[in-house]
Amino acid sequence: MIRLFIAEDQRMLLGALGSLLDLEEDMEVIGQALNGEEALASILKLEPDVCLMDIEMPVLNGLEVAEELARRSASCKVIILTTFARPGYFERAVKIGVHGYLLKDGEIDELADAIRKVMAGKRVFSPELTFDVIREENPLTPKEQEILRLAALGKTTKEITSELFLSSGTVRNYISEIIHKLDAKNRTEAAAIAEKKGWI
Amino acid sequence: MIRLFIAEDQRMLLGALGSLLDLEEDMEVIGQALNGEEALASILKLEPDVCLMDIEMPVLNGLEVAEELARRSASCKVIILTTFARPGYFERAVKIGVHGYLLKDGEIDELADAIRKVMAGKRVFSPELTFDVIREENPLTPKEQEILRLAALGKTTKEITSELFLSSGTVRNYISEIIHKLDAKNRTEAAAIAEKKGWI
DNA sequence: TCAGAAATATGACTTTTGTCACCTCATTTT
DNA sequence: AAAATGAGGTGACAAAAGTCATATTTCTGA
Repeated sequence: MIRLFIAEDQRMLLGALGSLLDLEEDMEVIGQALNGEEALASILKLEPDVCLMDIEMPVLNGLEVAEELARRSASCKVIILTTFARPGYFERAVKIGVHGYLLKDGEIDELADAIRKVMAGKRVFSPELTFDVIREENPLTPKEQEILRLAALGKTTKEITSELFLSSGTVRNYISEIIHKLDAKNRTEAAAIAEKKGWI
Repeated sequence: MIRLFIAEDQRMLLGALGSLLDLEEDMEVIGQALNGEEALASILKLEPDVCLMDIEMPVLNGLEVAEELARRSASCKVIILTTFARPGYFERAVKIGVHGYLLKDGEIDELADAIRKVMAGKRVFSPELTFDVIREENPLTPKEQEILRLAALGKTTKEITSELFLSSGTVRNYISEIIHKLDAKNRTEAAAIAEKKGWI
């Protein structure tokens, strides 16, 4: 019997996946969570065999949970299940060493198979991810990401200045560099590009 | 037997909902679609009793499909099923006269009940929507929305000018007005606000 | 048909952005 | 210890963005 845990913040999908996987002969859903914090706590306590993990969840995101599980060398195998084929996410997931990375755009039938494969020690990745532009690395440094995140919210140079304790010249230099790296025309376009790629 | 149609662009959720609802004694899923165009065509052909409709789908979005069904006075009752509690969406859905508006954040068990209620002639709305800030109207005119959509992509005033055949002064006036209406500091913040509210 | 909205445009002006060359001061590398 | 690296900073300049008062031109309802 494969003991499953599911962490997913969209209640309806969580419920649906739970019910369906529970119908499989060889699987049992032993726990569910709607956010990363709950998920982390429950997984450490319940020690499931496999955990399906969404990325974009409140409090702690799925990658952060996976990271923490790895740090504590938990035995639970993690399969990331997300809507987004964002380069940044996939890159990070691979670095963390997750056992699977599937897109919610895949067939539901493939999910049970993937879980069995992972239990058998294999790793499974959505074919969409294996080749493709998806493997682009995030060209922004952490500082640049932080600045662009603020700029994306419409904060002015001056506001960014006082949040990060930098001079306005420095902030403008950073933004100029970001614009170059992303091949954008201005901070707004840079933000749109980075958001689409999952880089901020 | 309630004959159901489901339109949802996230394949996994589509599959999961389909399987689960098909298990209900009194329901039968007679068709599914991954985008609005397919959905519209199939619904007109199959004439289901109730149709579950996601909003954000490729080609035609769910609200557009619902609008077209209403225009052709199709008998199919529409239940909008979406992630987003965006004021603009809900407002539009009510105007179109849909029979239900549920959030994907609701329990899956409520879904089958909602479908039965709609079949019985009732209308069902997620409780989250009934009160709340959700009812804020979109303060932007269609032209303003169009301009802000372009600005949100990082297009410059000059680029917007040549896409919409307006003078640069006019575009700047529009943006100035948008910034006022949304109580923002600049076009980027205006875009962030409008995106969050579902206004563009 | 006439008054009043909309939609579009101008121009003058201030502020904010973006660019670039160059500077300072620690921390590493070699 | 000298050189390289990297985070942070200056200042000057041009280009873009934002503000506002004031047109002009359609439309449109009474």
